[in-house]
Amino acid sequence: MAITISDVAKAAGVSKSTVSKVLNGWTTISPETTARVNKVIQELNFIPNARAVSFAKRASKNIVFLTSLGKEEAYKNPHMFDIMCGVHNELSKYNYTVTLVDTSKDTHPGESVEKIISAGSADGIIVHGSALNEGVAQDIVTHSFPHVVIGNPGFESQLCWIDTNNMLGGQFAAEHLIDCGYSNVAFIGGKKSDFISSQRLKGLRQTMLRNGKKMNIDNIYYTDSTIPVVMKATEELMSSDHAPDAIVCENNLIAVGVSKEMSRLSLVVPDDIAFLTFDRYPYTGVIDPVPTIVDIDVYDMGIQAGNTIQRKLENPSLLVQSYTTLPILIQGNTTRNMSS
Amino acid sequence: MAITISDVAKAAGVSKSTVSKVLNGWTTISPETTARVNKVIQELNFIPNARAVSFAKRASKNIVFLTSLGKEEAYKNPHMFDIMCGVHNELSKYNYTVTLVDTSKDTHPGESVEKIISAGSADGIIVHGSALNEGVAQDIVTHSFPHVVIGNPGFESQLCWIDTNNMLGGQFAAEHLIDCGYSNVAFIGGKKSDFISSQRLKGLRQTMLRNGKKMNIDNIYYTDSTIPVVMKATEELMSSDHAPDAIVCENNLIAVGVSKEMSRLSLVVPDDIAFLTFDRYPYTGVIDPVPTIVDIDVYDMGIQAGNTIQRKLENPSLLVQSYTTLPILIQGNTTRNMSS
DNA sequence: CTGAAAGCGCTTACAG
DNA sequence: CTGAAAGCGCTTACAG
Repeated sequence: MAITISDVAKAAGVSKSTVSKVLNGWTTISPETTARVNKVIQELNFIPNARAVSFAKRASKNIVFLTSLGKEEAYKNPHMFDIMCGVHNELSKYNYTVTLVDTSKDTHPGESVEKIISAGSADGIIVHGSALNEGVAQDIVTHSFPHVVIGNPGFESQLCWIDTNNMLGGQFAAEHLIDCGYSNVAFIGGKKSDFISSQRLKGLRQTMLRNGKKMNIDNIYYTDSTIPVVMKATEELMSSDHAPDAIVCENNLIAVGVSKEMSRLSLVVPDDIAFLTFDRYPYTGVIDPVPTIVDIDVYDMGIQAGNTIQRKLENPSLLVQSYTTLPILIQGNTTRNMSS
Repeated sequence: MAITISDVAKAAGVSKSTVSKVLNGWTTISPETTARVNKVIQELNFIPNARAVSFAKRASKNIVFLTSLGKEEAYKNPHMFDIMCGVHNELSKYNYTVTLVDTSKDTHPGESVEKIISAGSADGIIVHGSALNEGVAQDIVTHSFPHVVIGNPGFESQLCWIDTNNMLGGQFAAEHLIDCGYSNVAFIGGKKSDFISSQRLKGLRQTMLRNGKKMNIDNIYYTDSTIPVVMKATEELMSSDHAPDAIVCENNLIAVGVSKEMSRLSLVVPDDIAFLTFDRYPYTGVIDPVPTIVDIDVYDMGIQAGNTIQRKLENPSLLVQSYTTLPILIQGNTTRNMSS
């Protein structure tokens, strides 16, 4: 029923080999033959059977996006989809297909990866941080399976990974605030033990210090990122004798709390007090005023991951250990706009 | 290098056919042989080559999730990922793999689908509303390709689709408000021409009317769903002589505007005025107070889509034209809580 | 209950 | 520049 390479060969008066070569862009076929075969392909609307091609070429032209997926994933982690979009977009350029694989039901660490590698169902794998553990890392490394991990693994390994530089994010925040003329900057962070939060704070403090605007230790708060707690912290901060002229919020939820407290205190943003936050979320636009953001371009991280794995597949000797993307600043209405 | 069915056959002292039959659960193989073969499979850690299996079985065990994906997709449509998670979760139970395909770069409507069908790269397809057009519908129908569309197609076709009942959503909203004792209900909607918005309004009005609480026509607003416009509408509404005791917001952005205006007017929710909104988004929890919601369980729609296509694949004679999911009410703090 | 053999639809050395 | 043939690793009638 479906038309095959033999049909094309017959219609074009050549062998199957020749059709295959045309299909695969071999340069050893004469222009005339190539044209004739292509014409027949067009006419018959021939599209090679993907399963046969994979089988014969011993390659699937497929990349697995390995992640941990649960019922509430879309609400808990809106960034994941954005990363996926980037990965997909980049890989589709090179005719790779991307398949989602969930590790949350693995009965032992690495189960899914082992299956993928042994079954040969993918040529490479992109591992989202949520799916990474030492079992997975082990499997990937021992099989030298083409991969890219999204997010610093956080343990010793020979994995290839992509991440953003959070300390630099803190630095960007500081530089922007200094450029805008703020000098007494406060920080409201997540838990003190949170790695990303502490990296951001570190970059912020170092940069402020380097610019002669040492942060007051009492202007640094650690919270559980819940709105009431953040509002309380903000109130305390604003009524102290070391009240800041700008607040750096470590995440969007904190920014929501700060924004709320400001309106409760009838403080005008950014005239009375400025703030900025890290990361853009689907709800960032709902915060009032729309905040200035130091963003991680997670879509771009997806693009980079896709691009890296594609290059590795094309050139297996390519050695990339890690790739770090730069944060970007998105000017909002919660800090003075210097360009206007 | 990789171990094959021949290795297993040799090690178990049987033929390849027998190993294959064990692998595929044929009941014609003696328990003893089955056990012996399985033991060898275990020992050798044999996993069949997925590409060879697909090829031989003429089936990919893969379902394509067809959608339109752009750079800002994750921000514009947070629901899409939730649907995908549902689809993936359900299909993985039946050992189907799910592959993302983006139609946004198609040069003519249906290009991607045609490729999928001709190349045989998937056994079936789930079409997200954003990727549906008459070209796609045409291709699917003429090839009788197994499919499920998410969202009512909105045009005549023989497609199989899944959607939610938005009129019923409006009815649920009305019933909840009546149960809570509200009687003068207002509606702030999206554009008058928006199908979903008008369906919700229709269900709301009919139900209010049926309960003897006819809605005042002046309490029905159509907006562009931007916060300032919604705030203005809310102010007008609240200062009129027909001020409502409850407002139904057609979407989350409208709820944000209403919530803001209430706090500006120093009205206490839900004591002075109640409101509720449709749909849960990642940022719903950020609205203050946390709103009561009439939600579409899009994750469940994904599950249903996955389940339906799986059943169709297993039993091609199964005819399902459409499947409608019920909205659910999530009690928040913007309407009186009747259960407490 | 088991196995030999053909076949799935391509690709790719190899020969010419 | 082109083609015949082997092969990719399984599955599945069919015969026994």
